[in-house]
Amino acid sequence: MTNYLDELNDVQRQAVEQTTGASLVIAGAGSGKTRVLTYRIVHLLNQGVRPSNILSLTFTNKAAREMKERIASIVGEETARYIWMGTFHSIFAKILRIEAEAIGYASNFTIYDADDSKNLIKNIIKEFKLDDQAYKPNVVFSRISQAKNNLVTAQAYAANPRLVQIDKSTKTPEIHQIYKTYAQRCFQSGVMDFDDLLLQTNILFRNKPEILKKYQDKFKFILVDEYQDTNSSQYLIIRKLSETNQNICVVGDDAQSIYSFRGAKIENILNYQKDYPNCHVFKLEQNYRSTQNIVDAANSIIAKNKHQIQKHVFSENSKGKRIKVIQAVTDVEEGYKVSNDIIEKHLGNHYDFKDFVILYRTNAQSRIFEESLRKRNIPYKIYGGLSFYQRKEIKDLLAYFRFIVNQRDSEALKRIINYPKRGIGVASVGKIEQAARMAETSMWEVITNLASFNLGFTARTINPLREFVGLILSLIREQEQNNAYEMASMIASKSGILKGLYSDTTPEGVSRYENVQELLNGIKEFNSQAESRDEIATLSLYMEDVALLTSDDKNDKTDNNRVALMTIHSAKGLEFKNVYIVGVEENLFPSLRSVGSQSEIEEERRLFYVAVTRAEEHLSISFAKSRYKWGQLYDCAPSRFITEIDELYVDLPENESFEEQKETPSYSFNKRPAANKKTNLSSRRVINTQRAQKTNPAAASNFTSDDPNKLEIGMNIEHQRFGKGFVEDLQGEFPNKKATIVFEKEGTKLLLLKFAKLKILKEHK
DNA sequence: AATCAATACATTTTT
DNA sequence: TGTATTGATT
Repeated sequence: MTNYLDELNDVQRQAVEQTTGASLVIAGAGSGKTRVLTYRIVHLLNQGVRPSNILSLTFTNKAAREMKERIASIVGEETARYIWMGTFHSIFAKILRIEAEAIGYASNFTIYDADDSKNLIKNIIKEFKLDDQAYKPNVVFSRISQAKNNLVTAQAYAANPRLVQIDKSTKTPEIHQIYKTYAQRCFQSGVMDFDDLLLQTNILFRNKPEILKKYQDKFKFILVDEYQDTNSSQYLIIRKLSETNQNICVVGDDAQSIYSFRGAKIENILNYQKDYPNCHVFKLEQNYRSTQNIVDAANSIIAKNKHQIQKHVFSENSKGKRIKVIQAVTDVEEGYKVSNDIIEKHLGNHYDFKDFVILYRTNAQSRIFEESLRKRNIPYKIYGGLSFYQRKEIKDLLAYFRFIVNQRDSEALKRIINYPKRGIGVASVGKIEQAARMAETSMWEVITNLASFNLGFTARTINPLREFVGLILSLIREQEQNNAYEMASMIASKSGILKGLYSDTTPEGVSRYENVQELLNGIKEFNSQAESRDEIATLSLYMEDVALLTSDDKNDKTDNNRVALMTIHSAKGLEFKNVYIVGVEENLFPSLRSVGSQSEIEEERRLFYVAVTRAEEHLSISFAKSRYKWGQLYDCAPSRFITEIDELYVDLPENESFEEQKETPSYSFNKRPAANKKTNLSSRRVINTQRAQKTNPAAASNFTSDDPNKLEIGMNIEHQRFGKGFVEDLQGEFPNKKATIVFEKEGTKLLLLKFAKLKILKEHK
């Protein structure tokens, strides 16, 4: 056994050794929090605590997996296996499956992701014939989600005057009805959404004291990571579970609370000492990750926030370089400059590509960096974004899996009933759905008993339906003798999905086919892992986890020496030698939606703090003075956050006046005249000359050559002459193919229109 | 019912 | 920029 206690500083060691009672570990950025958590669990095990009596909750699956691996490397796989370690969602999904009956669910419930939920809500809105201008599925969904996270059920919602009043004032008084119907439908479908996993756990614990007691006794030691980002629902689960033993250790940093949009309550950590008056408090203040300059700069930023637990994070590492601020004229130039800088450091300082990360506020910003990195042949990997499991082809296949596991899952059924195309159109599906609703049964009941429902279908509809039912029934039967992988590949081929994708030879089609193969490979691995433990892994077992996985949970065996691109949110907990925070502009970071409210600005500032503290050695911050977004060019001003850093730690570009912006952040967005769609040309319309000709003859006559490679295009944006563009990269044959078009103004490349569609060339000399 | 083109619409962050 | 939806056509 290693002398792991020697690897800890005084406070860390105290936090590890204080295993009983309530503990609060305030862990500054880079202060070795994961190490403390890991060793604390190891310490518990060394003291003879059984692994199955330890519950350790993390924020992501990845964090759980990594911690488990570290623990396994110290105490051995056999012991580590039995620790209950995972995200709130995955742990309580597991418990809910075990106890499903107690709250009227079947244990094979499937899980709706946000898209499924929104679809269902959209249908309900339509069904109720509500004004879809007032009732946006997104908004309704987030109201319901908020309610659930605050443990407000549909009944409680309708009975709550405050909530009803809010809905009245936003002209959406029927939300409580939608909520009620939504909850009913989910229940009837044998389905839970993300928030249900926590809400239903609370309901379970409230309604079934004997079950609560069972878990209170079981989980003698509870550890919670990232406590500052827990919501009320999670908070109450923890509270209840720890009631008997009171051995609860939470770790977090109020300065890094960045998930309030998801219902996280920073108060949970701020009030911990009130909740557990006898708790021990440990403050980890020494940062081992970053240079002094970076730590000091980060401190000077977070000092601007009012509400926080006092602490002094310091570093004894080398002093380090000052923060570099990179300014660019356009977003494209920003991409150029950042990749140049990466190349320079890679060649000059011999950093590996994996030592770099580009951090942005929104996923939409990734594209431009992707392009500039690709042009320079820099290997990169985008994390997050459109998750693997959110891709259409993956969701389609998973919908089959879900439906095989749970035939009441109506969102899954609707996805697959006519995919691949088998001649069952929306009209028929609508009839089936309505019949199911009238009979208060599932759509599956209806299509398996077509004779008892008079839907007026002709053979043209009945036959494909019969075939579909036959397919599903045979697959359900196959489940008994086949493991997850065998089932999955059987489904992929028997359904015709694989064939359909294989015959699609477009680049997109090829990539879809590959994605499906990758999913199948993942399942194969899932199976062989289970086999190595002498278990048989069924499809339904696989489905228990998959809904809760995100793309970076899927292990990637490709070359990992790549520059990382991700949002700041997903960078939490990570560290890199060289960090680029990009797009640090007013209205982007801090985001436009947050600039009005003090508390939201503070959250953005914490987000900036998180970004800064990812850096070990070099930190660069960049902004562009103009940016192309939503198909339009906007002027941008550098973010207030840049000037908030104490100037001791930053090198500002000389020719930029930051003082001016300090007083009046430029909101040039609104100054521009609203675009008139009839006469002005957005980027896309300019290129479609056929259309341009109709709406704006002047634009069409701007085409000056019939040689596509020398094509010059003039462009107007909002009445302003924007400059000349030329075709840089033409893909496929002309006309009707796609091209990259570059616009220049006074010699600088201003804007790149990728894959614009060139239709009809109207030449004009 | 399927297909295609036009257009409407949305962009904060994620388990 | 890209996806979802609508509408027209076959």
